[in-house]
Amino acid sequence: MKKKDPAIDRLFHALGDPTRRAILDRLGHAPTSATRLAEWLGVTVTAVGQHLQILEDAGLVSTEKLGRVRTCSIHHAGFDRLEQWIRDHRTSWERRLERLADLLAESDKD
Amino acid sequence: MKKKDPAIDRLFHALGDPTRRAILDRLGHAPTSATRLAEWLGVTVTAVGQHLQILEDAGLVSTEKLGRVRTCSIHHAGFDRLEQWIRDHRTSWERRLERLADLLAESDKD
DNA sequence: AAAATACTGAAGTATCCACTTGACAATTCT
DNA sequence: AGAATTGTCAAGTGGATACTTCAGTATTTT
Repeated sequence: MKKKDPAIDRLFHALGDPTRRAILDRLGHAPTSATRLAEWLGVTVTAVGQHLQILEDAGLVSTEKLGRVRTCSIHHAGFDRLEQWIRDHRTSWERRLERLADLLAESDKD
Repeated sequence: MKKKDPAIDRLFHALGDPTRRAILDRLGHAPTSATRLAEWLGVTVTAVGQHLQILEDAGLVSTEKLGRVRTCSIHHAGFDRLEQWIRDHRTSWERRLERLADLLAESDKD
């Protein structure tokens, strides 16, 4: 039953947390450092680091360390994958609705 | 900082679990009863009931009880909201990229 | 009416996960 | 060089959560 897709797992798990979505909101506006994110969110830098790891693994954020400061920005890949997932599932039930419509049309003939 | 949106919270939380996404996969193919889902997933009917509650609250699934059997099917609202969320965030960072491009073009003039 | 089916509700458990603290490493500032 | 800044690592804690079992209700079947 389980066609396990670790990438999708990581993606949805990453998006499942409000704090991480808040980070995405912020980064969508402009790239920032981990410390700034921490101050803004009201949590420790350590916590932010952990979130960033997860977001990066999910392909939603990319980070680069210059000197001692790690700058984070939005990354496309994750959003693309998410959009693809929706498209797949949407077409899935849309096809089902079509079949249903066909069946109804069929039964009208009786 | 927190512009809390409970609907989005519920939505992403619902999608964050692999079992619940498996349920969506299955329902995308065809509507089913709770018991069938439980057999297919290899968990208790109780567990399925709990998942269904969450999926329903998120607007991803709708259920209807006829007699003693509860039939579940995909519901559009959740997917629509999800798609809207992506659109919002995509335009957000796309606008940023435009500004960045403008800045680069600007600095070329120096 | 009795037995089987399909689900619901309460309560417990075990695991996961977001967050912390405290110690450390690396870089920049004075 | 010394102090401040920025981030990383290891380990621990509390609360959420995905399950379970057990007991019960409503519906269908025989």
